[in-house]
Amino acid sequence: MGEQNLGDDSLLFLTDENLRKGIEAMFFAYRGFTSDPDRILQDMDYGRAHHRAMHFIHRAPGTTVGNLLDILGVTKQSLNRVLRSLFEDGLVEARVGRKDRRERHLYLTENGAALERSLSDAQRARMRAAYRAAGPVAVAGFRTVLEAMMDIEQRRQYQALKDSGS
Amino acid sequence: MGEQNLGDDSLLFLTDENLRKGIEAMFFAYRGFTSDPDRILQDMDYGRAHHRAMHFIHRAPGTTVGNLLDILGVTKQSLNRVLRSLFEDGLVEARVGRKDRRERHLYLTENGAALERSLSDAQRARMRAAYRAAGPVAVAGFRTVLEAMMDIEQRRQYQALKDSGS
DNA sequence: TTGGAATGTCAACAAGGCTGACATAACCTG
DNA sequence: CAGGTTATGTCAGCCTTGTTGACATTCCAA
Repeated sequence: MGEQNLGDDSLLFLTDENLRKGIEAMFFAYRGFTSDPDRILQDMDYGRAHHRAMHFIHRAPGTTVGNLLDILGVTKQSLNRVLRSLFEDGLVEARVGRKDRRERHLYLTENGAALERSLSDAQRARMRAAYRAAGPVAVAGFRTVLEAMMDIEQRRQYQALKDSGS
Repeated sequence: MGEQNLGDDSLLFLTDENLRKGIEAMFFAYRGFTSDPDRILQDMDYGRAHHRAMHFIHRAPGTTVGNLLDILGVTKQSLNRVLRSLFEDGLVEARVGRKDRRERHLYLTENGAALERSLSDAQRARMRAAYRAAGPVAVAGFRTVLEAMMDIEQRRQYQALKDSGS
């Protein structure tokens, strides 16, 4: 498995040791990444799944249930449980599609937008601090490696969102 | 770290838009990151929690239960459920501490090491492909940003492991 | 008009978190 | 030595969030 069989050390960054560091960095960093919104949500009746749904509804207002299913990669039963509670609490609303009336287009209500904002503010604050500490070159590398780590399908979803910038 | 707050647009990488891209990249990449081991484990009676335990026991053979609790950040009840099944299936063994006989020192058995290796091979293969595609500069930035994203306590854990390289 | 697509819903289950309470053994300190 | 603390294990119960399978409704499109 050890990848360093060259004359020079140009592939030295591919050692198992370095790969392992990357794996552990992902593990610990993801914990930090989710911890702030988790902390905010733990008192309410919501969890990480609600956060994710609201995030992507915020990102792509009017998205359909099916589209959200693709992005989140869960079953419709799982998503539906989450959406139902968001409907009931008036954080998300569904409008019947005009063109195709089977589709439900999802939007955040004012309250939903407010909660989403508070979660996203917390998450962005951490990300901003990390970016600032690391600098622009590191940030570019960060995103490059993450993109390369995605499955093709996930990368497609990511790119589609990425290029629809606000 | 890279603190460039100059007069011009050197802080353009800190826009909300760029932070959002980083957040979404973390989400999609983490899915990819865990998917290969998850796929291997789904047929067995194990899950991601077993993988994590075996990973860190492999990394630090002889580690104690308490130490593992700190690293994984879960409750002892949760960890114990995982460890019990690993003991029963002969993948992990616990040896009573010589100095302090209350402590249990954890080791992978041969079978445990074999399973850990197959999981870690799969995960490393993805990481290696991503590293290779991104290049050494990007990889350095990747790790820098992830480290900056961790909580202090998590970063401490990470550093301690990092510097005990094989 | 009929098949398939988009959605919702019910029921049951599993993994893996959590809390609280209690037990045991071993260490340590006065 | 007694008593308090530490490290670990365990029982019971709960929650979130994922899963499958089955079935109903509505509606588009050929």
